[in-house]
Amino acid sequence: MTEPLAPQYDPAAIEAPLYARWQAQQLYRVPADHPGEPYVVQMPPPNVTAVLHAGHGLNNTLQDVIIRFERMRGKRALWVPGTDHAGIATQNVVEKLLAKEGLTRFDIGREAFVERVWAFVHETGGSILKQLEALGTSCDWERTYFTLDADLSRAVREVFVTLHEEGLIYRGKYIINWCPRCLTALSNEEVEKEEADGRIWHLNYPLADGSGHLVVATTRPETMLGDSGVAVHPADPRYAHLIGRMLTLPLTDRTIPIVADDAVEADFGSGAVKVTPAHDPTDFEIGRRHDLAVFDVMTDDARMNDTVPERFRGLDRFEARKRVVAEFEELGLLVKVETHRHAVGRCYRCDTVVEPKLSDQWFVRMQPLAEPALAAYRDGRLRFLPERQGDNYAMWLENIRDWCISRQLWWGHRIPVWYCDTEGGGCGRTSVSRTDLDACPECHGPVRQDEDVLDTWFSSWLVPFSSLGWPEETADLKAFYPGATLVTAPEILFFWVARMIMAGLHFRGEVPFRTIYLHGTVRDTQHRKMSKSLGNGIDPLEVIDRYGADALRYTLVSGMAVGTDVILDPADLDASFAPGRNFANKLWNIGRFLLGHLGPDTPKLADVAEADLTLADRWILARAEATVVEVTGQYGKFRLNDGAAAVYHFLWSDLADWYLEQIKPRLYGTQPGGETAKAVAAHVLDLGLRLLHPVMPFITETLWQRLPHSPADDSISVQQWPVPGDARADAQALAEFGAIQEVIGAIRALRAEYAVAPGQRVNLTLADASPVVQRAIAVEEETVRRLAKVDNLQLGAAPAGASGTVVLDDGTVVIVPLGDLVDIDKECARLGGEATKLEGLVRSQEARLANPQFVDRAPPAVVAKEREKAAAWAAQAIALREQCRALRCRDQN
RNA sequence: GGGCGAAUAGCUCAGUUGGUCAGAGCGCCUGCCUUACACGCAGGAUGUCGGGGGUUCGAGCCCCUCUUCGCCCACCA
Repeated sequence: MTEPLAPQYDPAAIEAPLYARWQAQQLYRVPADHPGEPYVVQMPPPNVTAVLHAGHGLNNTLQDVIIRFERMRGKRALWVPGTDHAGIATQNVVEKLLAKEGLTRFDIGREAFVERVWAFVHETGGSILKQLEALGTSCDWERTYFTLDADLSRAVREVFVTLHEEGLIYRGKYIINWCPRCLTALSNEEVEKEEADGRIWHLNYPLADGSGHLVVATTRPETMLGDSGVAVHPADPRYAHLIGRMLTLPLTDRTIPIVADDAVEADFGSGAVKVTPAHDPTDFEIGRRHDLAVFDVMTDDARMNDTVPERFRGLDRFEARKRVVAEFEELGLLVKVETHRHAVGRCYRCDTVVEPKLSDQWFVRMQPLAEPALAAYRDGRLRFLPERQGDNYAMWLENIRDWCISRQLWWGHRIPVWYCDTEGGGCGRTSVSRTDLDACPECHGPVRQDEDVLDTWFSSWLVPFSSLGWPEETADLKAFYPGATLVTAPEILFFWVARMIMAGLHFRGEVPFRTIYLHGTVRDTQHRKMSKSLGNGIDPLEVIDRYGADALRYTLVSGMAVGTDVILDPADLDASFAPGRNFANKLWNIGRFLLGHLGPDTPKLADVAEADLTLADRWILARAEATVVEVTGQYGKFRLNDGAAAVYHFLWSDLADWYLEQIKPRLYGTQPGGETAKAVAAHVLDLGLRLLHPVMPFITETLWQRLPHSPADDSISVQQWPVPGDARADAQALAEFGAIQEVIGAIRALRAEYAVAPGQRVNLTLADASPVVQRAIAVEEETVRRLAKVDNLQLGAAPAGASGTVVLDDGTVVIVPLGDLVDIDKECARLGGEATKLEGLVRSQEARLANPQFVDRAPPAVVAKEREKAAAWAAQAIALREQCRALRCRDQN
C-alpha cells in the first residue's frame, strides 16, 4: 500500500479497501488478555431491522472517535456491537409484509409467524451493521450479539427468575397502557405524551329519585358507558348532601352511587368526576377504595364491546364518543362543551392513541432497584455529560413506577412461566423456571407456558454483562466489566441507560459504566428532528458515497459540542458537508505535495542536529507540541469538536499555509537544509495525523502509511498517541515566527489595499523594529521576501517617496513605498483615523488607570497589563502620526 | 401544571473559574488558475453578545425581570 497518492482525492477508492485490511489484520479484536487498562464502550444496539440514519451516523462516529483515541492511548479498548430484536418494531415490520399478502399474524399462527420473522431477520436483518462498517467503526465484530441469541436469552431468563425469586417480579391486574393497534401493553416510558387541544364535555347525570341532577365533566364521554360511580371531594360543600345517593346513568339502565374521594379536585371541571374503573388509572384506584363495579366496555382494538347497549357495539371509541355526545344532546343532558388543552398518550411505535386498559400483566418492582442507582449518581460513581442530564436521571428514579414487562406480542423472549390449569385437572400451580417445562413439577400434569413475551428493553438492559457471557463467570466478564463510557441519545436515558445501571448494580454490584455521554440530535435547518415521515432525513451512506466517511465524520464531530444538536440542511448536502469535504481534500493535497518530496532517505527528526533547525522549524515543532497538549486535553474531556478544531487549525493554517510555504525552497533544493525541513515536516505531519486519526481514520491511515518511517504493513490506528515532548515547547520560536507572520500579513494587507499587481515586487522598510522582529528578520528575511514579494528589505528610517504604513502591536513600523499607487491625503487620513481610534482607547485606558477604585481593587497583574496596553497603544498612535508627517515631508522633497 | 436549557456576525455555533472574548466554519465582497489543492491562495466587511434593571473598579460571562424558542416530566377527569 505505498503507491503514490492519486492526483484526485477519491474516498471511495481508499475507504473500503482499508476497512477490509483492518478487518483482515484483526486490529480491533480484543481478547480478554489484551494488554492495557480496560476501556469498554457498549454500542447502543440498533434495531435489527433498522436502516442507517443520521442519528446512527452521529452516535457511532462519536463512539469510534473515543474508542480509537483510547486505543491509541494504550488502553485495552473494546467496543462491543450488537443488534436488538426490537419486539414491537420488528413485529410491525413483518406484519406489514404479511398485510401485503392479505394476511394477518393470526391467519398463519404464532409458530409460523415467529419463523417468518426469523427468516426476515436472517435475510435482511443486521444489514445496519454492514452499513456501520462504511463509517469506519472499529468495533470488535467477532463479539457481535443479537438480543434473541441463545446466550443472551439465557441471561434474560436468569434475570427474570432471579428477580421473581427475590420478590421483585409480580403479576397482577392493573390499568396499563394499551396500544389498540399493536394489541399489546406498553410501559409508561413507551407512551409519548403530547399536548393537544381537546374538549371537555359537561354531562348531566340525573339523581335516581328524580330529585335533581349532578353535572360531571369528562374528556372521554364514550367511557361513561363503563361508569360505576361518580366521585366528589369529601369537603366540597356543594355536593356534601349528595354523597351516598344514587344516580341514573344515562343511556344505560344502571344506577350508580355518588362517593367521596380525596383524589377529586373540587376546582376542576364541575368538581364531580365520573368513575370508570376499567378505563382510567385514577378511577381504578377510586373504584377500589369504594368497592365499585368494574365495567370494561372496550375490545382489545378499542371498539365498544358487548357490555354496552346494542347500538354502540362495534363502534370505534371515537365513533362511540360522537354517538354518546349526540344522544346526551338529544336528551337535553349535554350541559356545555369547552375547549381543553391536555396531554394525549401515543404509542411510541405506531403513534396510535393509547388506551388505559385493565389487564393481567407482569411487573418489575422498581423501587429496590432504583435506590442503589440513585445512590451511585449521588456519590459520584456516575458522571453525566452534559451534567444537567444527571438531574433528569435522578428525577426519574425518585418518581419511579413499576415496570410493566409483559407484551402481548409473538416476537421476543417468551415469559418463562408455566401454568398448570385447574380446568385441565391440574393443581393450579404457577411455575417460574430457568428451563423449559413439559410437566407441572407439582402434579406432573400438563402445563401451558405464558403466552406473552418480555419487553425488548428487558434484554437490552443486561447487555453490559450479558454480552460478555454472563451468567457464566467468563474471562471476558472479568476483563471487560464494568465498562467505561456510554455514548447515546438522551431519548433512551430511561428506556435503556437508567435500567442498565440498575441491572448492573443489582447483578454485578457495580455500575456498568462511569461516564454517560448524552449527545444531541441531528436536525434540519428548521430544527426538526430528521425522520422518514417528514422526508427531511440525511442518508449517511449517500453522504459517504459523495464525500467519503472521513468528510461525514469530521463534519458531524466538528458540529457537535457537548449538549447541543447538529443542524444540517438535507436539501444542500454540498453546503452541509463542506467543512469535512474541504478538509479531507486539503489533507490529500498536503500529502500529495509533501510525501512527494519525502523518501526513505529522509532523516528522522532525532537524527537532525539541533543547530540545523531554522526558526520556522522550531516554530512548527512548538505548534505541534501545543496541539498535542490541546487535542489530548479536549478529547479527554469529550470535547471532540474542540479537539478536532485544534488539529484542523494545526494542519491547515500552521502546517499547510505557513510551514509548507516556508520550506518550499529547501524542498526544491534552491536553498540548503532540505533534509532538515523534510525531517521536521515528516515528524509534525506524523503527529498531526495521529491526532486526527480518531476523527478521520481513512485518510490519516492512507497518508501515514506513506510517511518515510512508518513500518510496513502497520496501521496508524494502533500507533502510540502523541505525548508532550514528542515535539517541543519553544515560546521564543512562537513569538519570533509570529512576528514574521505579522510582518508578512501587514505587507500583504497593504498590497491588497493599494491593489499592487500580484507579480509586482515591493520594497520594505521596518522602522522602530522591536527586538523580537529584529531577531526574527535576521534569520527569516528570505521568508518575508518570498511570501510577501519583497525586493529590498531594510531596517531603519523611512525612505523617501509615498508609502503605505502599518504599525504592528509591538510598535514595529512596516513601511512599503508605493509611489504613485498612494494618494498621500488618503493614506494620511487612514493613518490619522487609526491613530485617533488608538488615542481614544488610550484616553479611556488612562481614565481607568487614574481610577483609584480600579488600581486598588483589581489584581496587580491586571493593572500592569492594562498599563502595558495603554503604553503600547500610545506608542502606536505616535508612530502613526509620525508616519503621516514623514509622508507629507518626503512628498515635499 | 412542574423542571431544565437556549437566545452572540446572513447561517450553524464556540466563548470552561467575570479583566486582549468579541471568535470559528459556511456564506458574502475584492484580487489571484503563484508547478499540492479554485473542495484552493491572499486580503476584507459584518455583531448596542434577545429587551430592561441590578451587583462590580470592570459583565456575552453573576443576580432579578420580561419576551421568544426548545427539551423533559406530569393520573386535574
